[in-house]
Amino acid sequence: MGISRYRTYRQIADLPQLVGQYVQLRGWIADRTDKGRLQFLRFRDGSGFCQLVVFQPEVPAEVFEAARSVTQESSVIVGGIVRQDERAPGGYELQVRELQIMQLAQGYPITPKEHGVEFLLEHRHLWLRSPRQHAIMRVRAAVIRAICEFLDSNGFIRIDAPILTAAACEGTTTLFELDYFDLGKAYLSQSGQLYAEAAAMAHGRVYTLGPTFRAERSKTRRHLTEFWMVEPEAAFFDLEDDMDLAEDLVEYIVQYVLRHCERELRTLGRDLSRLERIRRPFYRMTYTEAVELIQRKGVKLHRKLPDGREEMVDFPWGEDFGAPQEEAIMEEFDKPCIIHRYPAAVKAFYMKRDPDNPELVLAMDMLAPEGGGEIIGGSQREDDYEALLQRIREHGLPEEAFRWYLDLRLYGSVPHSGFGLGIERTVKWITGVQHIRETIPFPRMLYRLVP
RNA sequence: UCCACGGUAGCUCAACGGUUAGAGCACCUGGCUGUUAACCAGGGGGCUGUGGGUUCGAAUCCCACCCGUGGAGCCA
Repeated sequence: MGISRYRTYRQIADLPQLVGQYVQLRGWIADRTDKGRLQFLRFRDGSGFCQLVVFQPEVPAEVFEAARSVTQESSVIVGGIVRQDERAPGGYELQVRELQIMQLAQGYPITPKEHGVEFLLEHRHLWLRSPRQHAIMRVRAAVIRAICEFLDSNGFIRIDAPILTAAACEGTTTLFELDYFDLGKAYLSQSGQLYAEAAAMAHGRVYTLGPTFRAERSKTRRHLTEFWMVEPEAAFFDLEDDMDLAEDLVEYIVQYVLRHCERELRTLGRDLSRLERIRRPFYRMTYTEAVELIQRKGVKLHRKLPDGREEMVDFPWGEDFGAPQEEAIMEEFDKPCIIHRYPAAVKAFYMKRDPDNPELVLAMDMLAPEGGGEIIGGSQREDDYEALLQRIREHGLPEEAFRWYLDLRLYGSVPHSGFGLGIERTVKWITGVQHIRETIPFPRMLYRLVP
């Protein structure tokens, strides 16, 4: 693809093909430094970053003066000759001949120096312009593109689930509540899965992609109150198929990002060899095997006693894994690991029991290496009407709200499976950033709703 | 929600209960033909989060509140 027919202008991304030519660019001054008669302006136009060089004898006095007076983040129209030069960051620079200031910015708060987290989050609307944030958002876009490309080309139909819902998908987690006209309370969706299951009975293979909400008062570098999830759901898939699909999808995402975002990953200082290694097959183990591994490694469980004191105990079979256990498991692996067949007691009501052991459900989680944590949670779904009804009652869920969901087991019920992949956690793992708040344009967290 | 830590210049941080609360960066002025977080010289910049208390004297000690950070639990 070349330059489009739109009345857009040449972009920094096009510079390698325009060496020696006169071009006009529109964008912003990211930073500047001057050496008397020679000035260097770091310039960005959205497509990337490049250096502008303004040398006094080569430009009219008013152009040199404009370059001298331009401030950080002022918007400009600039024209000049494209040059390839090893000394230029990125390899290309513009030898400026004309410079016109569109708007002179005053007192831009974010400098190229160090800033604290709080300050940067207060200025998220401006922070997005910084090279690192720019790179992360491009990787995020590539991750979503890879997901859609992979699923669309493998027979999955995108079906969008509602965001306003009448009841919980999983009774355990907290929901954001709001008033819905005369119908009482509505809730922001915490998962599109139940709707994906209905759609899978219509289309066979489907996926939902969109924001989900959890009103958990969790405060860690892995949590947002609003995050995006892709949830594939496929009729006739059993747990094995589900795990295969999860592996294929994650391999595709990582290799796609490597192919399309190498520059961004380098900007982020990511070790590319660690990502190149992400090829099938990944690792798999049962929950029971994982518990044995944890016990062998001597990782204890931090437990709170009724009187408020805390104690450290050997990890017992039947407990769900916390962050310390997941980290201990993933110390052993350089590729993602799927853990499957969890105790039914710690998992959601809709998961199918393991026919070989009724204490277990056919669930699976995928953990990413290098501190990536849990990026996928999925299962084969309960497809028997009576069994599902019993689970709903055991969990104390409002039966009426799940009427339509139970219907799916009355009219041509089939085995089916699916999973949810957290977009932000995946971006966090692939980019190697330390905190999930940098993987979404405007993070929503326990103590952050603005900007 | 629980545990720990923090709030001082626009930003990042110093300052034993004791002169007029300092430094680097940013900003402004001047100098420099290759800067990569340039460098050199000069300049302006403060209700020490809020309220109360202890004291001859509080940024510093005590109490409450507000705001934030890291982690736990829960989860993707």
